[in-house]
Amino acid sequence: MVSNAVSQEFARKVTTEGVTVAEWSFMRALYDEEAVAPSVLAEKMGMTKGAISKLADRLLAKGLVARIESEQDKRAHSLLLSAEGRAKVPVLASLADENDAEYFGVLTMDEREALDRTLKALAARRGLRNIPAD
Amino acid sequence: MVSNAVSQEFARKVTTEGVTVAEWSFMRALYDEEAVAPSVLAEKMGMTKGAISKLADRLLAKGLVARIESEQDKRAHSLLLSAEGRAKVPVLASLADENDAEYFGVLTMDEREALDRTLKALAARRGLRNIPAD
DNA sequence: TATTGTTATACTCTATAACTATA
DNA sequence: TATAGTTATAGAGTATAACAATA
Repeated sequence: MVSNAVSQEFARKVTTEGVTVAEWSFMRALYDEEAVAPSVLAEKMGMTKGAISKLADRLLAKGLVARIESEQDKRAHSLLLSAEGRAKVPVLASLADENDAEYFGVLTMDEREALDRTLKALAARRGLRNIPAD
Repeated sequence: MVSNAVSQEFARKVTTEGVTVAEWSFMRALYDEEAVAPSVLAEKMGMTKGAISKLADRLLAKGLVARIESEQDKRAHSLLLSAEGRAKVPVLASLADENDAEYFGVLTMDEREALDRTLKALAARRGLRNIPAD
């Protein structure tokens, strides 16, 4: 219930910025790097290359992502954030923070810290690493 | 990440029983009651009546849900679990328990209790009540 | 008119698998 | 052949809005 409520509300918030949650995840994954091959992104996000291809199409159409062709390998290319896309990431990140603050604000500081610690321990012990797309 | 991992794994598990997570939520919502009007179910599950209608169609086709027509109001009907559907709920519930045990089993008893307590407090303070469908 | 449900339409998310171009 | 991506197809999940039947 908690996770659903938090992410539904976040979805509503990012929509006002013209992107979906999956698109945000995609952009966030690109933010850490210069340019990334679709196949690498698929691995990083735990999605198929078909799904990445479709998401990339939409983000290219929105002008938030750009692509550069590989010169060594004519099949390959890399994806990167456009200037506009890169500028948008902190805005979306602050929506995420705001959303978290809003939801978890009803907890005491101790509760928040305990929750944070426990979830991080869980993720570490289970080796979770995929960026959630929804 | 945690929530995504848990629910993706659960989705995989229920699929082996021939239902989707949304269908499971629907069945779970019916389990507490005799027969429920689609409109009431929509309210309870936080979905539109159109979405309920579509889900109900699938569950009727699978024989897990049945409907009874209202005699007072010829527009209305109620939905209820079929015998097969009712028998399936505990099976699916045990998959959910198994899944939770599997995921949260890497936590100590203290960590699990703290997590449980905090999430329940959060849900209570935020007045969350919708059954998550995904 | 108002209400109960259904249906039409649309979009996102995602997978699988077939396909194209290149290596 | 093998690999990088794209595309075709499909189905789930869901919303909005138009609609039919009945109240």
